[in-house]
Amino acid sequence: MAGFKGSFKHAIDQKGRINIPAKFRRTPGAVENYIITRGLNNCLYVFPVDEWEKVENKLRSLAQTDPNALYYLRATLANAIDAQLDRQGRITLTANLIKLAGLSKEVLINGALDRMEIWDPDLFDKYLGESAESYEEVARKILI
Amino acid sequence: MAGFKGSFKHAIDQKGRINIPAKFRRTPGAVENYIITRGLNNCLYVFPVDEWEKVENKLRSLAQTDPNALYYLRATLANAIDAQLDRQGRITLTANLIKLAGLSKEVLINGALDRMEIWDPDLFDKYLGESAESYEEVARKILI
DNA sequence: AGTTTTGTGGGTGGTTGTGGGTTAAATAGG
DNA sequence: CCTATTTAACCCACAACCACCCACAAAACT
Repeated sequence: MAGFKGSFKHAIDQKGRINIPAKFRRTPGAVENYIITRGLNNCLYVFPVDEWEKVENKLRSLAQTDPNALYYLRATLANAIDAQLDRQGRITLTANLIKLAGLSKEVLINGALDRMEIWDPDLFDKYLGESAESYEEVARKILI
Repeated sequence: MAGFKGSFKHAIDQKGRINIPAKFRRTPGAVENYIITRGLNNCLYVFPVDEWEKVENKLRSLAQTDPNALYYLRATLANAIDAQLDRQGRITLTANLIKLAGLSKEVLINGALDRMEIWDPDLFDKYLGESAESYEEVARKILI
C-alpha cells in the first residue's frame, strides 16, 4: 500500500510533461503506470494502478440511474488518462487536465497517502489559507 | 513504545539540519527513520516510524470527501517528510517546515512520549506563558 | 589530564530535474 | 491508397541540487 507524503515543486514543460519526484518513485506502492483524474478542489489525483482499482470498483457500484451518480461518473472518467512514466520518470498531461487544475509553469506534487495530488502552487496556497478554521481547530474536530 | 522526555536546545545550520539529542537516540523506541510533520501550535512533530503508522492509519480512516478531513489530510501530509538520521545523528528539515514552525538559529527539541517536538525557543516560552489558567488549575481539570 | 562521546560546519560526487532534438506513429488531404 | 503534415513518444545531455563523507570543536566521562 502506497504512502505518499511531502510536497515538491516541479516545472511543467511545453509538452505538458511533469516529473514525478524521485522520492515518490521510490515509495512503496509506486509503479510505472498511473491513472490521473480530476480531483476535489481543482487539483488532479494521480493513482497507482492498484489504488485506482478501488476507485473504479466504487464507480462500478454506483447506481446507474441516479442522476448524481451518472454525473459524477461522467465528469470523472471523461478526464481520466492512463499515464506511463517515460525514461526520465515523467508523465504527460492532457490539455484538458491542465486546464481543469489551472496549471501554468510550475506545479506542486503533494503526497496524499494512496495518491498524489497535482496543484497549481497559488491555488494550493489559497486553499490552505481559505479555511475558516485554523489547523488546530480542524484537528480537534477530526481527531477524537 | 517510545518515551521521549526532556528538552534540549540545539543549533539549526544553513542547510536546515538539526541534531537529535543523544539522549533521544538512546531512548527505547528510537530508530533511524522518523516522519516529521506539522504539529499543533506552530511546532513540528517527529515520529518514529512505528508511531507514525498509527497517525497514518488514522488519516486513512477519514472520509475522503469531508471538507475538514480533506483539509487536515492535505495540510498535514503536504508538509510531512521522511527523515533518516545522517552519520552524525542529524535530520534535515525542509524550508516549508522551518517556515511553519518559525525556526531561526536555535531550536528546542522536546520529548512528548511517543514523539519529539521541535519548537522555536521564543514561541515555546510564549506558549507556556499564554495559558489563561495556571499550571495547577489545568492539572486539576485534566488529571482526575 | 586523557579519552570518548556529542555537536557543528563545510566540501564533493552521484542523483535528479529539465530542456531540446530525433524518430516513430497518427491524422488528414490529395 | 499513398503522401504530407502534425502529433506524440523516445532518447540524450547539461545543470543544479542533495545526500554523503570527512574533519574539527566542545563537552562529558573516566
